[in-house]
Amino acid sequence: MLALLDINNAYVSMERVFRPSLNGRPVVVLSNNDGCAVARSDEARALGIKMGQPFFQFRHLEEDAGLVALSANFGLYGDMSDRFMSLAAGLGAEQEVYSIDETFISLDGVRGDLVARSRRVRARVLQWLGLPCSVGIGPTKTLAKLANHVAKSAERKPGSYPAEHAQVCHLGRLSPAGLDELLSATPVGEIWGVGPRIGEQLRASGITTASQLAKLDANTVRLNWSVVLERTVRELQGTPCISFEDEPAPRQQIASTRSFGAPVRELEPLIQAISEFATRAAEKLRRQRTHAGRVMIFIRTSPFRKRDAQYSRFMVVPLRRPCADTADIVSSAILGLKAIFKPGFNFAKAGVMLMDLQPDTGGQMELSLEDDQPARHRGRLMRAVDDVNDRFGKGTLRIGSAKPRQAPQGSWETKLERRTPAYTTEWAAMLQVRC
DNA sequence: TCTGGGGTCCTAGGACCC
DNA sequence: TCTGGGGTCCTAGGACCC
Repeated sequence: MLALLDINNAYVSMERVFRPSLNGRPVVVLSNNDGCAVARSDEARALGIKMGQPFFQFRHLEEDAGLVALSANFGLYGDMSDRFMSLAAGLGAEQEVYSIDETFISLDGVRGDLVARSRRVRARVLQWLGLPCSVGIGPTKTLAKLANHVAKSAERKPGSYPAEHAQVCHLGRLSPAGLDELLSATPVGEIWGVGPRIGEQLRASGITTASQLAKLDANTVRLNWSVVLERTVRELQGTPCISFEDEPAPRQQIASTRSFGAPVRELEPLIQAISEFATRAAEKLRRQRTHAGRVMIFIRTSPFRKRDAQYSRFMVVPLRRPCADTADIVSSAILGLKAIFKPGFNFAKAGVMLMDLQPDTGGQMELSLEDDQPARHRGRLMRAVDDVNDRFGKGTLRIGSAKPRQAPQGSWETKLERRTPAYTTEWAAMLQVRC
């Protein structure tokens, strides 16, 4: 058996911990640039705000309905997530951290009443962290996900499922008929792995519920759709096809991309932006002890500005040898940028991706024909830079082509006009309690 | 006026090899 | 005149996830 624990309305709930006055009010958390909704409270959902909806379309609700819209504060969310994960780990022996607000727990070997145990963990998360979460239990990941959906809906949408499943739902202890009853009440689009496209195709074939999908023949599904959907069907039938990952698989690529706060037309600010993105990506690369073989950079205009001339190009630049060196990666990225830049466009977004990742140990030995700084010296330099930046703040030491620290805010930089304080990761932002 | 960021996996088709 | 079969690797595009 597997459990899936998931924080309800994660980002909004995390903000509410530090601002209880937000309880009961419609609240959304916005993506970078205050672009669109990435988390909604139940009250915001009730106002009709959709996941991913652009902010400008519902901005009027601030005035009309008391909506509170906040800029994303990922420093806060990451820290709260760490605390949640360590409490959730108490539910079973093994943990897979699936995303910032979700974790699978293997219940193999756990004795006793799983539902009662889950309720205790849930209560602890609520009392210690102030975060509401839901627990779904099932024999496969897809069924645990579905159970989690049932647990959430039963609590928040009375009538959608029997109330006994609220907060914690254990599919493993239902009779086949009882399980099918829940699957029949679940729209096919709610199933993990069924997105908008496949959902549309399934509905067009008359398959509208999880129960109907689970009753299809898996081999037929592979022929008519794909092996991906076949796995989903088998998982719904109780056969595990998606394995439990005890430790995270090494990343295959690392990206740092941003939409700009305002359109950018010149090369110089693009160089600044790309330098910054490449620096961030190289830092991530070193943190996970890998080297990259190639650097990809892209720039593009906004597809939403229909009247603008459109331009979108990318270029892959091989590194002379795999490395995690900020200077090498930045200069390769700028080389690529200069090759694809064309004046006369309103650029809206750019990014750097690092590819062909490999462990930073056991690299190929190189016969150095030119008098290049040996790689190990560059490695020590990068460690020193990381140490300084960890201790004195991000960007204390930076590459020359990036924006000087004291320079005025560049137009390309992200807009975060509604950012909340970093309550748990900055001394100055810590809340004070008067007794 | 204003529309996020960071990932994964699968498939089809082409180039190339013996 | 008649020109195979089996395999790998790479890339682009599509679908999905949170």
